[in-house]
Amino acid sequence: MDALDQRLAQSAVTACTACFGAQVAPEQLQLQQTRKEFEGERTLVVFPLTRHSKKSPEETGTALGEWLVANDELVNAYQVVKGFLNLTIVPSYWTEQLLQVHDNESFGLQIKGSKPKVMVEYSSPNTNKPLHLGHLRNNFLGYSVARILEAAGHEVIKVQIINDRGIHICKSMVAWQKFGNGETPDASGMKGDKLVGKYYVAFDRAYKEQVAELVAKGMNEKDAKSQAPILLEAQSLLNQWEQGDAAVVDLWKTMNGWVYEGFGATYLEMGVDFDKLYYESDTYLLGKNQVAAGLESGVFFKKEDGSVWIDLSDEGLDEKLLLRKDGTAVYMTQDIGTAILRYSDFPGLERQIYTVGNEQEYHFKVLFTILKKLGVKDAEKNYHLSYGMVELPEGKMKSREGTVVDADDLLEEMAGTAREMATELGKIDDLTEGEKATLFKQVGYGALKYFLLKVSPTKSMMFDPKASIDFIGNTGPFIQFNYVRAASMLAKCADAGINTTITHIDASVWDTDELRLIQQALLWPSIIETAVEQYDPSLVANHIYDLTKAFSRWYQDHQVLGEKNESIRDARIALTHFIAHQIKTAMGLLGIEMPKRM
RNA sequence: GGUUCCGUAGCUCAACUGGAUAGAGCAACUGCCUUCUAAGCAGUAGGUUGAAGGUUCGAGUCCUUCCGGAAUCACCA
Repeated sequence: MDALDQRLAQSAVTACTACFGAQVAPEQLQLQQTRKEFEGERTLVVFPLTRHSKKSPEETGTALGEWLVANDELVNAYQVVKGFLNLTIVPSYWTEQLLQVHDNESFGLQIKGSKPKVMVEYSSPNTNKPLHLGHLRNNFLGYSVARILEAAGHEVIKVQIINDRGIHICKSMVAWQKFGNGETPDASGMKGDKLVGKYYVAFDRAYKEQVAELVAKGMNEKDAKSQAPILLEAQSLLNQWEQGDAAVVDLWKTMNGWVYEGFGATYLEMGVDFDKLYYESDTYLLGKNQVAAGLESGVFFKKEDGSVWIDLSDEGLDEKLLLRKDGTAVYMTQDIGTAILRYSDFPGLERQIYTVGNEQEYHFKVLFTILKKLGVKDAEKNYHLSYGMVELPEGKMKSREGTVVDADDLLEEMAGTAREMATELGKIDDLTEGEKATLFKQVGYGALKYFLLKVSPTKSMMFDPKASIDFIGNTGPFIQFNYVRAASMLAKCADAGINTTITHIDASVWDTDELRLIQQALLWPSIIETAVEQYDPSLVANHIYDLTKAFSRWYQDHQVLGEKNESIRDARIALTHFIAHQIKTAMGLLGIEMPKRM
């Protein structure tokens, strides 16, 4: 609810008292934008008020409308359609609003640090496989939510936890030892994460062969799977790693180093970054103290075999293991420890937001409940930013079936498509190769980011690799294109010697489309507010598309440079400024850059 | 089987959290570049919101029961 709505709600409350002698709380009033097929800008839904007025919806609306026009100078006219009271606001109101904010690039944004410190975790890959399409959705989503929280005034710490430890990385290590012949990223020219991924696949192949062999020799499948020699080797590597065997730790460091270098290159392309990295190898032993403390306070209990559990049946959840009978930690133990560590790493941290796929909803429900039971302050404010899978036409991505969409490949393809498209249109032939390369990435990656972010996070979404991502219609490039047009038009005005700093706007120049466009753009602060509340960048994406679409329509039949009437021209310059700023800001919150030309 | 989520135009997605005649894009068809960038604009066509009940002034949205799909219910991470 913006300032205007609040003002109108107040007036309506007074009107209810004046007309019907009824006390109505402002929250009970429903104000909304008037649908475009009706006259007016704001609509008061009068159905809920009929029990106060004891009159029909039409009579109620008419009475309130009469009163508002007579007593609120912002209300110009009214119209009652069924149970809806449509109010027309005086044009000077919109004009003043526009004049105030049109040149303010941070319109709708709050001062950084005016809201509590929060942490956003995203990405958090395993170090045995390269990043894929699912990671792209995760990273763009997490990064965008972080940007949006920042825009709303929060101090945001972006982190990821890197799963660098465990049997999975040992598998790659074994395979590299056996089949690698000392291959390195430098020597082979292969990206580090790809190289390690290659040996992970090699492991899997060798493992399957061995299992098949054992089965052929008469062993049952279950035993074969647990006794294949190469798996035993990997397990022995894990043991040696845990005991700190120098050679093993060394190899582990080397191979993880390759992966980090590869990931780093991909993050750079993606345009995401992190303020702090957590490594599972540092944190996997954490949490045991918390378990001990919880045992003491009676939050947890110990079974006869020595394993430690928590009973969450009073919360509608099950019993959950926290420590194995041999005293070793599980995933949950580690997450408890890491969560608590982060509170102490960042004093004043209000909450943590975990960008993790929806298959882990149960895990996070349990984690937050445990934190609450352990007495962590504001534990219930933590949030699992859960998102749906990116599905392919043939179903889920499966590395074994080779249907994984590799992040690097997809990014490259997007830039390539942008190149083809731009070359065909031939509008940027005079740019240098370097400028072109930047442009193709801005446009191509913009298309990809917008594609992944315009969908509500909670929903699973479809990606068809054969039908490449669009650059036309409801897409990132469409929005970029309109920004470029607007910016270019403003530049031409300046070149023509027109003063583009607007200090006065005549309220009588607008047509109804323009008034509507101004109102739509003025919604921006409330869009950010809702996007923050719901951790949902798609609201930003959809708003800015709708606004851009409306702008594009307006652009088509409103001249600026050629407009002889200076009052009209200046008003249009201010409007264009306002919308261009907003497009740039909103797209920035999605991690999408604006090109200068396209 | 228990729990959670989902089902909207041929396809991909919206719908201000219960409001008015359910909207965009893609694909198809028609027009519009001598005019600030046509990656654009205007138009045509496309819907029993999975089904059936219920709640109320009013339901894509809420409740119930079905049908169909996904995830989860590990001493994996």
